[in-house]
Amino acid sequence: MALSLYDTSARTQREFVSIEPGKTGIYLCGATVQAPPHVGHIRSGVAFDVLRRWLIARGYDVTFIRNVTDIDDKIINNGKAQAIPYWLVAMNNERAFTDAYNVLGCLPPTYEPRATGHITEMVTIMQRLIEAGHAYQLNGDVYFDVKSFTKYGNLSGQKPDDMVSSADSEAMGKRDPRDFAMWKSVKPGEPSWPTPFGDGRPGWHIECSAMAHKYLGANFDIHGGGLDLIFPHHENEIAQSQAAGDGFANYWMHNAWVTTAGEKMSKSLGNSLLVSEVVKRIRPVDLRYYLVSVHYRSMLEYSDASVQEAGQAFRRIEGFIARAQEFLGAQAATVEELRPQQFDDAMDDDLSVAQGCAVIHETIRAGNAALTAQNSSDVAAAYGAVLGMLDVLGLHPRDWPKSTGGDDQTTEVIDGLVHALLEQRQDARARKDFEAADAIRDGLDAMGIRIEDTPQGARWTLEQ
RNA sequence: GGUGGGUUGGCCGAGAGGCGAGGCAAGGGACUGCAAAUCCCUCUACACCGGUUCAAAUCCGGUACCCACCUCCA
Repeated sequence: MALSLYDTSARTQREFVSIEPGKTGIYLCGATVQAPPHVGHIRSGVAFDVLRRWLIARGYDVTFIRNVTDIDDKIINNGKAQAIPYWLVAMNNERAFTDAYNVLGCLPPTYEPRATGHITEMVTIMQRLIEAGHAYQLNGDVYFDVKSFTKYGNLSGQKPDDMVSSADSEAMGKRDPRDFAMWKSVKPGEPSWPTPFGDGRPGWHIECSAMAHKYLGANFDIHGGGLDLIFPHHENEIAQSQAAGDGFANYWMHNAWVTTAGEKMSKSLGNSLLVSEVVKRIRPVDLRYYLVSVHYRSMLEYSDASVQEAGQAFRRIEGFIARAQEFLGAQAATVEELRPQQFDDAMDDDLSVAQGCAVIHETIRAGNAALTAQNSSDVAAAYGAVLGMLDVLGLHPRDWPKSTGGDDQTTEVIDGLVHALLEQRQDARARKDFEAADAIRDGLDAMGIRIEDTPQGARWTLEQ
């Protein structure tokens, strides 16, 4: 089965064929760094991280560009409100985004360009557009002439004439209310850059056209982002880039958003859903498993309870891995990570991760049974398969240090103490003093240390 | 007004004409001194009304409710 991906512009799934065999370029609209990220923002990062990992698994050399838009109205206004420069607002939030991507195990992008570093490239595009008659200057602003681009509205399926005009569309002198500003003339107290059109700053949209061109070329494979970017952001990017003569993106992919209480998660919801906060009450790996296990185009109704339930399922996976490692011993390190065909087929089908997870769980059931039967070749096969699949989802245990709550040294000390107690308990059990044995177990349990008896002796784990 | 999406069992979530994904929870069983873990079994579904078909959760028509985009948004 060949990889096929849902292409928003085609409104259907299409077989993925890269421009250059064995290589592919992805441009992901990253953050407009006006506030720290909440769970919804990071879903996008995680979804496209899985896409990237899958392309890598399929043998592609992936160039992954994720931009940072570090200049816009809100960033400037937030700076004014906090009495700090706009660039500090941008920097602080960019760091918060980086932390969030890292804590959730997203691979760092190949390159992460910032809008303000690409004014020159923006000017070039705008000049090309003006020369081609697709843009015009007006009072120091530069507008894109929507009517001059007949394909305007194709991506979002909007007919320009049916669109509700924005409130300020009666604005002075624009040729059409839908014409959008690529360049905004300088206002007092606001940052600006000198250009042939006068001092000013970029509008929204133009930075992505400029940066995608610079790092991926005039024509590249995949452009991604959240559903809500389809219009106007991506529609406008297409208009700018294609009117300027670029082929631009061959595939458009959009992730659905995260909702809370049935509504889209927005920046006004307060702090409790900031990634930095959520991660204090939920293991990051559980959050990643939760975000990853739902198809990227399905809406995700967020609640802590749902994540915890997902975490329960993930713990089953972790439990198997731990037991398999214990059982296999040194052999574990040499097991080949071979993914089941069913899993690959699911991923090839527009990244059907939910089905992939079903394969993981089925493999684990077989692995657990093999463990009970002490069948080491079957255990090894299941273990390798599970690791291979987890790797594609960015959930490989090697990337997630065990959260035992301490460093190795502390863990060693705890291990020693727990084992001393377990020996006492074993003595009590041997003389059938179950009351004493259970008292030890209950005592450990109260401290968050879970005891499981196995044929090889008792095993302890920290409650998570 | 225009456009797009959704409604699946106690819950989370796949699927997209015919063998009931998977997980969580629940109940029963095996194992265990007991527990835990594990395995086996069981239960509960496709918003509503019509239609097409030998066969519909899946296709067609309609209804209801929900959400989003068209203004900043992952």
